[in-house]
Amino acid sequence: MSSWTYVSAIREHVGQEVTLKGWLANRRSSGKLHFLQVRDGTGTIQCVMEKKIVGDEPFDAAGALPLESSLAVSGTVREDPRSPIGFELAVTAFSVVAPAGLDYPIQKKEAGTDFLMDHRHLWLRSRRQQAILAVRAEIIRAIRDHLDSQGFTLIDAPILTPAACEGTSTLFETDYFGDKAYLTQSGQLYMEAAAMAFGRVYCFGPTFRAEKSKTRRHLTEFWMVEPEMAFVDLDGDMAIIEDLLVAVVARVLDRRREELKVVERDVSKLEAVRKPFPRMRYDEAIEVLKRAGASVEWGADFGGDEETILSRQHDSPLLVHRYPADVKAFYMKRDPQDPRLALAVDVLAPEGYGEIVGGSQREDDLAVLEASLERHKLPREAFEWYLDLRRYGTVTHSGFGIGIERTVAWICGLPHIRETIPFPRLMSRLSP
RNA sequence: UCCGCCAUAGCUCAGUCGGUAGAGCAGGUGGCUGUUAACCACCGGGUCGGGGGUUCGAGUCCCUCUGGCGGAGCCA
Repeated sequence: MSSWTYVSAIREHVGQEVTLKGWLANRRSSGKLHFLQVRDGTGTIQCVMEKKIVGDEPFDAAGALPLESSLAVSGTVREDPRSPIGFELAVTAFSVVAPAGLDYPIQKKEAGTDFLMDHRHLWLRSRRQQAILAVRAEIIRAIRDHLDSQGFTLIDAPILTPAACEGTSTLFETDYFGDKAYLTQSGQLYMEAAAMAFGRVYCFGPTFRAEKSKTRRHLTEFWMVEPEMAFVDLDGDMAIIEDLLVAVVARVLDRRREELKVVERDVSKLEAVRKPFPRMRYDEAIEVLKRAGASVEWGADFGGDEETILSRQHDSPLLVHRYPADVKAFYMKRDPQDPRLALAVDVLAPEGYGEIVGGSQREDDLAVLEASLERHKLPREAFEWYLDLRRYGTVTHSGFGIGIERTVAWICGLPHIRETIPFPRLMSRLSP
């Protein structure tokens, strides 16, 4: 058998005899011709099989082979203007690795999302799902490359935690040798400790929320990158967020154009993303919303509708900062200019995608933080280690969390977050 | 937890005024030498989500349960 190659490398083998290994994605037949669409993970190529070349028996076997069977196919690579990828394979021989059953559940015609999600393990084979997950992988790689190049150290945060990090969301509880443990909802507090050791750090891992959210923006298990920087204030935090998002968008545009095309993303919307991002104080955002006719009052957090109104007004992500402290977490530092406000920032992605990043400058004063814990009715004992960070050389510091799935949804232009993760966990879905 | 919508063939759906359960795709058989979700002919395929009610008669109307979807709240 000739040498094994991948569809992605096919252009380097024009005129040569090669072997491809993959799955039968589709077949069209025309009498003594078979058009076999063979998918190998790097692409799909049409393999043209002529009866008079391969012989009756192999030809009939290929004609009867169920879709999604695994196979190896050998032939000569030739250019053909009719091919979507510019090349096809003139088959000389083929062999079945393992035939698929005749009842492959996913059809060529469209199906409902719930049905497809029940067969997520097979749905991943589709071109569109592969494109989305390839963009996801590229986004993650871009985030890590960018942070690594900016002097950040990757520090892994624990997933099992003894208590609520923020004391707000509902947590998944699990038994821990007779004690209660919870699945993490944020690695941030641990990153603050690490920032006092390494200066600039980030964690990347899964996050869990037991909220009974049934919306297009929520998962019960999602992935978050959480950078934390010592000696950085809110303005510095916003500049780092901005640079990160610019780097991510540029990377995807540079390396994943094909995939964006598959998901039919209007890339001009992504090309319009550039520094400086618009910045808006919470106070201004309230005014903008009121002028737009929204019924919001100062002091409330924004809902999905408000985020949509604000984000649609800009081409680049919008940084909304200095929220009322009462709607924000206990660890956020008060604005010295206006103690009603927290030095917090939310980043709203354009086109109505809404919040993809949340960040803040952290409270670095021991006494103020102690009072905040009390006001939020949090158990002080569980936070003693966290208070130590303010006892031993406290410094101005800031950080943020970026939601991977929401970022993927925005960059791919998807209406729902559930296709941005290989195996989504929703309130109503724990399998496959 | 609350509000709204949906549930009919393996899949996507239609089903009028309450009157014998339909189509396309998928599957099977045959045909076709350039197909692009190929096409053509023929064939098999139903607990109309469960339960109850109204009616001579319910896929259709009413009640209820279950499941799903979308949104609110909460958040990335």
